[in-house]
Amino acid sequence: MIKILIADDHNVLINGLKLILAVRSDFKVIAVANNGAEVIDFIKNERPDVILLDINMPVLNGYQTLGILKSDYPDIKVIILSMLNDKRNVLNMLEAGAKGYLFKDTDDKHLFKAIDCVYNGEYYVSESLQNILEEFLLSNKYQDKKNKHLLSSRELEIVSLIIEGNTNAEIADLLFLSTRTVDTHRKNIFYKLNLNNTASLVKYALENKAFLGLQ
Amino acid sequence: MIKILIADDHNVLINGLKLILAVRSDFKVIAVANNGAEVIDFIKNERPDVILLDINMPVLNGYQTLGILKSDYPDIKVIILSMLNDKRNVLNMLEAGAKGYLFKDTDDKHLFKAIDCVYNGEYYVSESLQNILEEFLLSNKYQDKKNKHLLSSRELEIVSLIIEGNTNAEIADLLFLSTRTVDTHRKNIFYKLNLNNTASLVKYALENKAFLGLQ
DNA sequence: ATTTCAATACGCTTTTTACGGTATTTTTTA
DNA sequence: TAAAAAATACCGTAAAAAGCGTATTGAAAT
Repeated sequence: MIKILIADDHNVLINGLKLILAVRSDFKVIAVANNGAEVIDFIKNERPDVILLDINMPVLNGYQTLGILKSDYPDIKVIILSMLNDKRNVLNMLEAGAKGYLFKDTDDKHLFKAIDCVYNGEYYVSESLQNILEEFLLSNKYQDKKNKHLLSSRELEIVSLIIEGNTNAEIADLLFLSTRTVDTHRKNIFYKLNLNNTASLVKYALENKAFLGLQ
Repeated sequence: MIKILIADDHNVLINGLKLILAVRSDFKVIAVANNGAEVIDFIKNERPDVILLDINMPVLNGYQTLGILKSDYPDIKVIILSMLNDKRNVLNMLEAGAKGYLFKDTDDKHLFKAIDCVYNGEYYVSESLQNILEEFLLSNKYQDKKNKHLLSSRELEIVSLIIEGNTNAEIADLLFLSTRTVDTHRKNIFYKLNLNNTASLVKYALENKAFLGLQ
């Protein structure tokens, strides 16, 4: 009996998943959660074998939740259920300790296979993501999964204000800083993320919210 | 018997929805589609009463599909199943002719209710969106649903290049234009969308891809 | 046939961003 | 406790974007 926890803020998806998983008599959905905090709460009492984890959730998102799970409950296998097949996102989650990554084109058969695989200690990702998994397994990140945060909290604060359309002067006002300071932060953010203008920063940030720890 | 078509590129969600809807014996899912083009194809042969439509789909997205449905098959009721509770998005879809808008926090009960409502000619939106529906019903858009495109195709082309991180000079190179022309387009885009800098444009564009006709 | 709109392009000014630094203080971590 | 990282701030210059315009051409709509 494989004990499963589903974490997603989309209730229709949760209910659907429960019905799909019910087909397999050796699967048992022992709980559902609408955000990461509920996941962490639940596993204090009872341990699932596999967690199906959405990335974009309120309160505590999938990336943050995965971080906690990996440090406190390293034996629980996590499969990411994501809307994004963005390469960077897949790598981020694998590096953070996910054992599976399913894209939205997954059908029931592959979902079952993914759960079976990760339960047996193997990795499993959607077919369209196989090359990314291989790249990950060959990389050094596979060995030393040092999930240090790329951006500092101050930098994240500034990124979110940039996203909201604020100029450096406005950000400086809001945070009681000099515009030079905000400028320096912006430079450092670009350097760390290997970007070179505001447009690409906003796009990157919106597509990697969970990973960056935004919102 | 209410005939239902489900259009979503997320197979897990589709399969889940089918199982959920199977509870109601007066519902019949007569088809599923992974994109808008499949929807249009299917209804040439057979007419559903209600379509559950996702916004972000490849090939032909929900907004585009809704446009075609409204002009060619105005009697088919469309319920948007969306991940976004962004106010602007909800209004856009209502203005485009959607009769329902369900956010991801919807449970089975509300899904059933939505289908019953729109089948009987009423509007139905998730509870958290009630005020937006009211605003829509009071607005003039409710009367004259003139869905003229906000941005021209040239402007859309430029928006997508801006999103990709290109400067005006780079865009000018790519499109064989003067930077002055690109600059003018940029200004007109800002004017039309009521925005004032690149960061807010990128955010707006990424959050309104379907509506703008991007990607 | 005339008005409207889209696409093109230019002029000028100001603001903002980008990129190259340096440097001090505080906090964190090894 | 020493070293590293984060947060702060400044200096200067160049590039880019933003905010005012105007104007021509061609296509589309009325």
